[in-house]
Amino acid sequence: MPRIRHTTLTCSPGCTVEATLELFGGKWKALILYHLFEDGVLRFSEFRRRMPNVTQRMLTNQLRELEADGLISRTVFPEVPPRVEYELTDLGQTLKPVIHALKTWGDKYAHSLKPEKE
Amino acid sequence: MPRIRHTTLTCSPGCTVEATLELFGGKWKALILYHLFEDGVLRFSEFRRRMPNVTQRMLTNQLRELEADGLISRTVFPEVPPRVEYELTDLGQTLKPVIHALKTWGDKYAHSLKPEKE
DNA sequence: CGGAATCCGCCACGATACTG
DNA sequence: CAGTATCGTGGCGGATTCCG
Repeated sequence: MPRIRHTTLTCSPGCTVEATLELFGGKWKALILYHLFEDGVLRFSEFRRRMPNVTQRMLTNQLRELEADGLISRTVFPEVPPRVEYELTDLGQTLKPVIHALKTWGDKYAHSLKPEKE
Repeated sequence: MPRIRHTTLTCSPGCTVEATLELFGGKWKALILYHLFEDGVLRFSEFRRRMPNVTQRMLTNQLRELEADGLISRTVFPEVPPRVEYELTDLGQTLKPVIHALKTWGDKYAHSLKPEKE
């Protein structure tokens, strides 16, 4: 994946495409959002199980950024052992069509891509 | 933006979201595609005018990757001075709903984002 | 359990030249 | 006009360790 963060507005108005992309420019953000759309509420450990290849550091990072952007909420339950739940905010919910479009396209055309070059 | 390239499949099947994102993981690819949807056919120099902040190097790069992924076509006219035109392939056209979703969301909600932290 | 802190490699991306 | 070629760098992202 490319680095998308901080794209320092590059285009004349009308190119809000970029702005949107910066939101899940994070390497795993789209995936996080996707799982939240699927499951509604997820704990940290549940994310880890669903995305085994992501390190804790990255997962924490991306979750924090999504939170800072107002797309997800983070609720800490003062228990022992601690429990933290993540869910989509109202703003986050509005991204559903976008993520859905990404997934729909992927399901349909992912296989028709040229073979990767590794 | 994040680096999206080569995300080495991270998720159990059903997460084609990622696969799709790798396509415009490139920092400027979404923008390129967007302009192609707007204008149909574009020359190299026209891209440059529409995206002033992108260096030639990056533009060439991203165009080449999009071509390699089969999303756009590149036509060279054997003239002097040289002319090169880019347009969407049939596969590329199928991305329209996706890019459209990105733009639609951006138009609606870009302003409601938390202020950037720089 | 859900992180925070630290160290570091690597390569995506940019700036600047040069070319057919 | 439409690129290549070369070089340098920031910061993304991984691995590991420690903490309440």
